[in-house]
Amino acid sequence: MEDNTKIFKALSDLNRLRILKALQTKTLCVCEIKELLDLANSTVSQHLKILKESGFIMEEKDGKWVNYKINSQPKDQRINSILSSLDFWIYDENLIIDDKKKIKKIDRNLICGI
Amino acid sequence: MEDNTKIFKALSDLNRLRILKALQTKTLCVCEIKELLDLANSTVSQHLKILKESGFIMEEKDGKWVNYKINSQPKDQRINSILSSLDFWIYDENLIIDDKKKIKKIDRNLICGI
DNA sequence: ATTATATTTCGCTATATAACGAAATGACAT
DNA sequence: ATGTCATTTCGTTATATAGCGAAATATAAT
Repeated sequence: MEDNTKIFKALSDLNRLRILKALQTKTLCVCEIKELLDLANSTVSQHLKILKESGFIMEEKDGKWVNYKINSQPKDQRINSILSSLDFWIYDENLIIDDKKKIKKIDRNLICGI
Repeated sequence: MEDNTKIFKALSDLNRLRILKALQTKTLCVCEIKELLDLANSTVSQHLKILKESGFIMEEKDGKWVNYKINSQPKDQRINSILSSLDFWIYDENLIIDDKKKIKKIDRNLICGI
């Protein structure tokens, strides 16, 4: 039996909610998310691990990049419910609205590895 | 704007999930819940405060007792969704199944104030 | 092979949370 | 008003979590 609290713990951190909402707009790599949230790479990587292991997101290797995206086939029906109406479960607070604007301007080739 | 993480934080602790599921069966006071979870009164009181302030439960004063019950009119639609299909959102893990058996035997007048 | 870049893992620190017991509060009964 | 019992608040401690930078790993390019 999976830990009953696991999926709620995954959603208990604002930065992870921001990541989920950002991934709703488009697939992102670690350093793009680092840029968006202004956190260390290692911190972003940890958050992504938690979201992945709880079933909210999936990764796709692409050469040296690792692309993260919303999990399209979650096994857990609760996650399916949340992901399919993410705007109901996670409000578009100001920070998240700003993130959406920022995402459009982020170009992986410009910001990563400078 | 309410804190986006608040309702998920409230659900991030197994003892609080046990309380919610127990209240599904019947209204309970602090010392009944204390007996069920085997925690200190003060700890139970803290958990109830968190569940109340996030909107999941409500209290009803009855003399020296304070009865806690599932919130029948939650303002937050997310809470409404969760409460109206609580068995979907919170699995009946062994501990919770045992709790349900225990609840039936708990008599406030026998266990409180000995 | 070596270098460069993206990511992850590791060790550490700071903050948040859960738990307790003791003291304070509220409500009824005497 | 005093005592009793249920509950809450407070102060403290232990554990969990978020954050960082440095080191390790993985892949691509030279």
